Amino acid sequence: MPSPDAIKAWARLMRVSRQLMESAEESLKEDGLPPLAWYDVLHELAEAGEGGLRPFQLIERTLFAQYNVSRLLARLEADGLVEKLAVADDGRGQTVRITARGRETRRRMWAVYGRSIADLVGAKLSADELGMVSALLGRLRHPPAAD
Amino acid sequence: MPSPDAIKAWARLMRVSRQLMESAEESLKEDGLPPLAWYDVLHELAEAGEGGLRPFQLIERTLFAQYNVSRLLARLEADGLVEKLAVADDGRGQTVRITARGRETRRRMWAVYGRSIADLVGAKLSADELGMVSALLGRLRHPPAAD
DNA sequence: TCTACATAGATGCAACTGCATCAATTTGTC
DNA sequence: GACAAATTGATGCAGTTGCATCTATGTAGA
Repeated sequence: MPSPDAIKAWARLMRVSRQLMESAEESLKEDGLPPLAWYDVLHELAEAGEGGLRPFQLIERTLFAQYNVSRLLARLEADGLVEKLAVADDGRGQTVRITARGRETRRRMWAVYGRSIADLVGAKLSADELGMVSALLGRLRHPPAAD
Repeated sequence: MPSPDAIKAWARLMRVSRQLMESAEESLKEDGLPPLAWYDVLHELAEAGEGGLRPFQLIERTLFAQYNVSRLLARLEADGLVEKLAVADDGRGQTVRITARGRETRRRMWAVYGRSIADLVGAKLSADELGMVSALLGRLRHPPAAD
């Protein structure tokens, strides 16, 4: 039902993304660093700054499942990488803020993760080709984006 | 350390592939069908024909971890979708062959999975663009391939 | 205000994954 | 042939994920 072209593109997408992700994950593990999911959260929180983020905002940004974020934050808090603050105008919620220790961990993770990205993607394609990949994949998003 | 272009392409690759995979997985679940991993194995076994495949060959083809394949095959066997045969010239090993029931399940999965691929990828990009995606992603593989 | 409903986040339980290791067999070397 | 090393596949255990559900708080309508 899908064209052979579509099947091939799909297969490549699934295989290559899994392979690259596992490779990056492995590099982090070799250096005794936490998994990629932790980086995603620390990254979002670092960008958010002192104001922090509500868990549901993290869910929107990372696309992780709600229960996953809930437990991931519990682990990050247990490791002292983030702190949870009650939020004034909503008794249900909380604000999550990255700690100094969290920023330090993120920095050390980026040293390894960034190198993986550079090696696995940056070194394999030209700037033009990288732009083309971004643009094409952007059109597969939901909702699609062309930038 | 990686260029902004590389970071963006990486981020798109990770997000889009996860999003599409989850979408396809969800469609299967909605129809009461097994997860994608089952399809991958049934697909390889169907292509292999009557001769079947050794588990380690499945590992090479699917890139799943050894323990994962071992347990996945146990579940497939429990469901009667594959059968395990002792192999004559290697007392350690076994040959795994797809059953008629397995072929039927694969067929029903493809009806849903194929539609996902057509909708999520085939309908979003032209044939040329699909070819470009395949070619670019192929260069990210290890080892790289240009086809 | 009282009630129904929506939203934020946590959690018990079952299934699955990753890791390390195991047993069984084969292969290579002397 | 005997023994070390490699290969094939399975499995115990701990950690994680997915699902469903729960509690607590907020919002809207009569």
